[in-house]
Amino acid sequence: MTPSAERRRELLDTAAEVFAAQGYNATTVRKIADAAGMLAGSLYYHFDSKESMLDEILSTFLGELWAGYDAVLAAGLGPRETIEALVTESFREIDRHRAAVAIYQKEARTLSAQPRFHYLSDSQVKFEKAWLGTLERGVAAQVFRRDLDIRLTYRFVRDTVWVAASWYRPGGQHSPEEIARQYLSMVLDGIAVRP
Amino acid sequence: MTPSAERRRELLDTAAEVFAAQGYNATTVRKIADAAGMLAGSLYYHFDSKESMLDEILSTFLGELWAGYDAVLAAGLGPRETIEALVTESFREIDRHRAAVAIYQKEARTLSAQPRFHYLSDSQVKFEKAWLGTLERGVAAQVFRRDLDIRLTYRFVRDTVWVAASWYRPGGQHSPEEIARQYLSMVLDGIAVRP
DNA sequence: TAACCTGCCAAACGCTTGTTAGGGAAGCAG
DNA sequence: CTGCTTCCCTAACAAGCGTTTGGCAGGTTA
Repeated sequence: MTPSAERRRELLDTAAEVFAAQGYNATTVRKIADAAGMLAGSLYYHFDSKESMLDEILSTFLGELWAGYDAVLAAGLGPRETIEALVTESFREIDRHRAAVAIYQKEARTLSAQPRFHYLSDSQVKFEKAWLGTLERGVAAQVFRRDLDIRLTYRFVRDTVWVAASWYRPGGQHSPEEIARQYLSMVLDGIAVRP
Repeated sequence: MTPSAERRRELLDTAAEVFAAQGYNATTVRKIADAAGMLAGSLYYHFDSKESMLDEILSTFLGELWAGYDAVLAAGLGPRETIEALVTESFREIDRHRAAVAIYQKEARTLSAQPRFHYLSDSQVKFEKAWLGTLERGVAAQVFRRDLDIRLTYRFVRDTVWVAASWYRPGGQHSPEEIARQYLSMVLDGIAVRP
């Protein structure tokens, strides 16, 4: 990686942290510059605008996310194993891109209205196709219960996985894999003791 | 209700909708005024500041939420029935205060740092005590599995319930009670078919 | 040494923000 | 009719916003 590309990534990382902590709109370029140890105007040597920083943060994250997801989906696993792999992969992404995930969670809905961020909508459609398709496959294969509303289940599963970014801290008590294991155990088998 | 109090509530409702749709910081008082059919300055006849609108929206919501929760907690139900009642009550609150819940979700973490909004932290502590306590009671009574990390379970349950505010639309396909039923079925019994 | 590129600073720009001050129309009270 | 209150408008304010411009130190190239 060239030194300038390295510096760029460094600045984007600090920007992502500030965006995640304060929200995109509440974050001023002066705050980002403070956190990076420079003045506001100096950021414009590296980036076109505040918005393009956000853009680069989100698109980089989504790129890596889909690399992982596509690998899982191409592996030809059964429905239950696919769900397990997707959840585990998701928590790994949260571990690696905590700030980006938190930003995505908070801002995606508003941003996707803008043409520049329309790829967020595309990603969400693809996302829904992957998860909902797997759940449907599981119901057809009698691996998942058929008496549950599948769209509702999808929403619950999706949301819980990703909101974890709001409380997860890398290097904490639980590894991403351990969190995935616990979460899968709850969603797949329930928290109630079986009679 | 006096006519002026009525008008006040009306304005707060439209403000809450705009806050929920665009985020608090991205919402200008001019946008709120537009939605209310008046000019920006005119809002200050009714309210001290933009912040005090937010304050009143959130504290009103939390007041009603805790009225419902306290009733449930005082009913002396068993652990499983308490969880069921709390979840159902939560979805009812989402039905009645969708905008306020969405705002709370997005802004609570940042706001609770301000002294003015410290009651958000208090509420969160009380909230955790109620849910975590009930889960612990259930584990002790062998109603809930003891092999799951209870704090992790609490976070998952809490998050999934409240993020529902981001996609729920009143008057939609599912009633709050139906959503609660489906959600409880998933969390308590799991989505996997039992062998 | 001379020319050049890189990475930042200093200072300002036009614009939007939340908020305020004064006024005026409508309705009700005396 | 007169005076008062309610509710909004007009017009402006200072502060803060994202962004631009010009320059300057230090290392690299020739």
